[in-house]
Amino acid sequence: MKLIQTIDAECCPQVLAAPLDREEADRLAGALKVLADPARLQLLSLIGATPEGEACVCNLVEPMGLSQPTVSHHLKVLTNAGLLGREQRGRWVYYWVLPEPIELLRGALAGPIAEPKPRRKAAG
Amino acid sequence: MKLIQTIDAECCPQVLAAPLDREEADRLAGALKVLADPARLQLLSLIGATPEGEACVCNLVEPMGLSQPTVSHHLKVLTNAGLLGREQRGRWVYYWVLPEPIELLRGALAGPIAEPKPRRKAAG
DNA sequence: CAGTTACATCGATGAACGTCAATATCTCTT
DNA sequence: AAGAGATATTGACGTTCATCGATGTAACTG
Repeated sequence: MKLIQTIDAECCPQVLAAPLDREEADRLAGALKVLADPARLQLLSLIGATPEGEACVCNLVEPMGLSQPTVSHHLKVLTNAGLLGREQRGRWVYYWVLPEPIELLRGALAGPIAEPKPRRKAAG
Repeated sequence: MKLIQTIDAECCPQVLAAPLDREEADRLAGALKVLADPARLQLLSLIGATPEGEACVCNLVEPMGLSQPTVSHHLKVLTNAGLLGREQRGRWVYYWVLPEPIELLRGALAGPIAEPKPRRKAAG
């Protein structure tokens, strides 16, 4: 299965609200796969933690401990998914975190209402 | 990287709150990988959407359109991660959704406070 | 106890993907 | 225009993993 191109409302129905068909499940899984990689999570956290809210590739390669092409690859995946903004300034390229798609994914994991259904072995 | 065994508080620091080190990123990515699969998402939604809040394997194989061993494999991954409860009753094995670990993952994707940092090219 | 049903495990296979070295592209400098 | 620096792309390689058929295991039935 290929990584999804863009994380938008289309790919983020609530998992526990109603049965997903195979196509919906494919889209949501693709969106989650973008996040389900340690290098990409670390990139998001590094960029999000900068005082300026952005970082250029040259500031990311060393703390990541990965080769420059690999960092570039992950930045592209995150950007294609809509998780990062990108702007070239002179020789440098800056990336920053776009919070909206992450919020959409959070919404997909939200519980339906509360706990309307009986549940066995629920702790407590 | 291997699939994580249990989704607990240990593996779910907020991504955008502070820079993750490689170990934290590995754990969180492992937890997200459990969800980042269409078959597992569909299983969660199917089980969660039953009136009883639970389902036996025999009621899942056909709607999933996958072989029984494959369904069994995914149920094991979800159960090991703590996302499903499991109980054998006679010849049948029932599974139900445990909401807590999903909430932990949602928390990891939550924004730090709101938008304290300057952000370029923010739509609007 | 032999047969049947429900589920789990094993072993094999193919596809997806994370990684790197080499190279290309683009920008600024001199 | 030639060189240097920053980033992107390409191609190759190894690992992970989703999937299946075959088989194992456990519970009920006759």
